[in-house]
Amino acid sequence: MARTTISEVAKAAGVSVSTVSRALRGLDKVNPATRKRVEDAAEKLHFSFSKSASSLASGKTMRVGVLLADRISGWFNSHAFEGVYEALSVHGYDVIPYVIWGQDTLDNFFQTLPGNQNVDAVIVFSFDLDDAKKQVLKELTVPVVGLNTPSDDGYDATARIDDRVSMYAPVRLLHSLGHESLAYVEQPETSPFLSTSRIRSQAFVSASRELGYADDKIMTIPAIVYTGMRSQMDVYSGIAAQLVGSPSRPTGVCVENDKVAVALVRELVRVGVRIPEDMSVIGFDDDTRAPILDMTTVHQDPTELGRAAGNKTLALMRGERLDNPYSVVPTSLVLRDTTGPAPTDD
Amino acid sequence: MARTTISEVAKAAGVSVSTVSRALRGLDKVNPATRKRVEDAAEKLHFSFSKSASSLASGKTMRVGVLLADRISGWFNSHAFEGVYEALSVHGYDVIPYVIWGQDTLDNFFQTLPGNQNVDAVIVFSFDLDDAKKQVLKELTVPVVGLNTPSDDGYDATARIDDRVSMYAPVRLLHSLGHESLAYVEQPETSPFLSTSRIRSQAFVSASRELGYADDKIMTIPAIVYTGMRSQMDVYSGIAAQLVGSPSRPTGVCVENDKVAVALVRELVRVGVRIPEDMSVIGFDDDTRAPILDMTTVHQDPTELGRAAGNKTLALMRGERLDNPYSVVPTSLVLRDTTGPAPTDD
DNA sequence: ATGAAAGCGCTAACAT
DNA sequence: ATGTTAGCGCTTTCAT
Repeated sequence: MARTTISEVAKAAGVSVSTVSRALRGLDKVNPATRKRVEDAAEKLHFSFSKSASSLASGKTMRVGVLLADRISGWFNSHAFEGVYEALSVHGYDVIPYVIWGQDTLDNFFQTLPGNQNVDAVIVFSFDLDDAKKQVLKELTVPVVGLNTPSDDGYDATARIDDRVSMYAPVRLLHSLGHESLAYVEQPETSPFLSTSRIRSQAFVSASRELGYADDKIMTIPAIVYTGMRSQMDVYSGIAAQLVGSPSRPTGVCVENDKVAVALVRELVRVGVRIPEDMSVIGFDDDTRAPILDMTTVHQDPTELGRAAGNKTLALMRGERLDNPYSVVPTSLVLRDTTGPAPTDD
Repeated sequence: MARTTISEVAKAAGVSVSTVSRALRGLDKVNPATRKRVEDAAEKLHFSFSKSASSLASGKTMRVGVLLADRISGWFNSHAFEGVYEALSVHGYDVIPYVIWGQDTLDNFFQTLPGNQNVDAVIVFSFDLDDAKKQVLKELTVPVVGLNTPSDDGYDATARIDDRVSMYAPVRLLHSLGHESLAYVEQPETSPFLSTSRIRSQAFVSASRELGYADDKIMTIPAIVYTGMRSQMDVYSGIAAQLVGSPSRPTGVCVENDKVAVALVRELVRVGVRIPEDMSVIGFDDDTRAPILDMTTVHQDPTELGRAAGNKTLALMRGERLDNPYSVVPTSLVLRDTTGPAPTDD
């Protein structure tokens, strides 16, 4: 199918190129008969618009970029991306992922995308951006919307869950179940740009304090970067060891996300810890893994978040003013079988 | 950051636009001193190329489209997409997903993408395309590569697993474990374009026959489209009922993929079937769910498949001739805890 | 090594 | 309702 241009269609239909343009884009002020002739000619010649040419001439690219702080195959990202796609693709937009692996890809992104209308908008997923980058985003002439960004600052709109509030529910549950010593486990290896890690662990600590836990009853296992040396399993057995061996003997554990929680529960069970009799574990996400282990977790819906972000983006690209640009999607605690009353001392 | 154009940079650097173009693209025949001046000017003005303008002038879009028969959030698709992205993004290509939901999106895709160089290549995931569509693909002037397509026909290159061969391993295992009656479960609700469903179930049947099973010892539970009325759980309890209630009393079950296998195992356990004492179950994929249930399954690596497809695409776009355009990535049977010897009759 | 000029295939006034 | 015209911001011969 050799590239057919609009002028060939015009010739075939016996009209001018502008008429072809109008007819094919469904604009008004085109005689129905003419339109029909044009459409037939286009069909016969297998014509389709060159997006580049349209973009160049119109100034709209019909593309939106999605900035990811982490792999697109992860549960959250793939679903959120899908939500964005659902909202935008039906309106003819291409949705292009840009995965940021490290400082170089970040710099590269900020260098090549911004200036010249290369996208009509950018959506930023769960990013922890420093002020310099935020400044760059602010200076972009296209809408910038955030999805689960740590704050609304610097974004024309955001859709997010409240990580802080969301972490209170599981801590409150553990407290009401009588657990006297708590622990929080961060995802072992994580992207430097991911914002959730930091926020959730901070929220865990403040929630615990507010509920009256002394600092020596609040343990945190941070996201040490295990430098590839150790296998996945070693990582989790290390965490399990810290949990079991800690002088504070935590019996209630919150985990940054279900992926890590599931691996941890399996490891704990392997070394003889009974869940929930000896230890209660609560995840975060309610991803596909959580129900398999009947794990208590905090439910969130990334697809919905993606749709929300996509729709806001759409409105912004149309020049509309949003009456509620910064929206928060609620999460909910899902009670399942990895939580129970604190073990009684013998 | 207002759009800066190449001519503004030219002016600022005191050179012509063509020199700017050469300098910034790292072409040869540019005086180092001149290049430096141009780069400085570009930097100061926050210049970046307009992709649309570059595309239009050069004829290369630096974009490749990925055709998906199903949601991008699924385990296979998200990982395969990631593999493609890894291979192509480092070379400056944008990777754009196109999800095909139904006949209309399919038609729309084939209508808007093809003709005018809107992408430099297209990669097709697990698609069952009719001859007409294949013909359209063939007529595309850009490379078309398949990833887990049912055949190599119509593609300039493909990377895939051999679904047929892959299905033989689990059937052989069940046979060697003494199971005398087998069953195969297709994914309940599936896309009409997904090719794997059909192929795997056919392979299951022929593998079983070759191993000597009579047709009344080979049961297949097809992908009936449960029309939204029933809940997910009802679907699986229906399947479990068919399995348990069948006159052929199958004790060895192969399932189209782990997602379905996991749900099925849980349902079977719920109704009192012991796995693997009463029934052996084998999945397909070895996705994130399989290890959680210690499920025996057929392992495949979609990310690797994606990388392979991406690299072939890259070579093709460069005009290179592949010496091995159609490659098959092996799968492997992973033995875990959902399989065991056939139950002895009492 | 650098510049001039001719498009790439469209859209968007502006005419008519 | 339709045609004319002037770009959009680049790349690419072709000169020099």
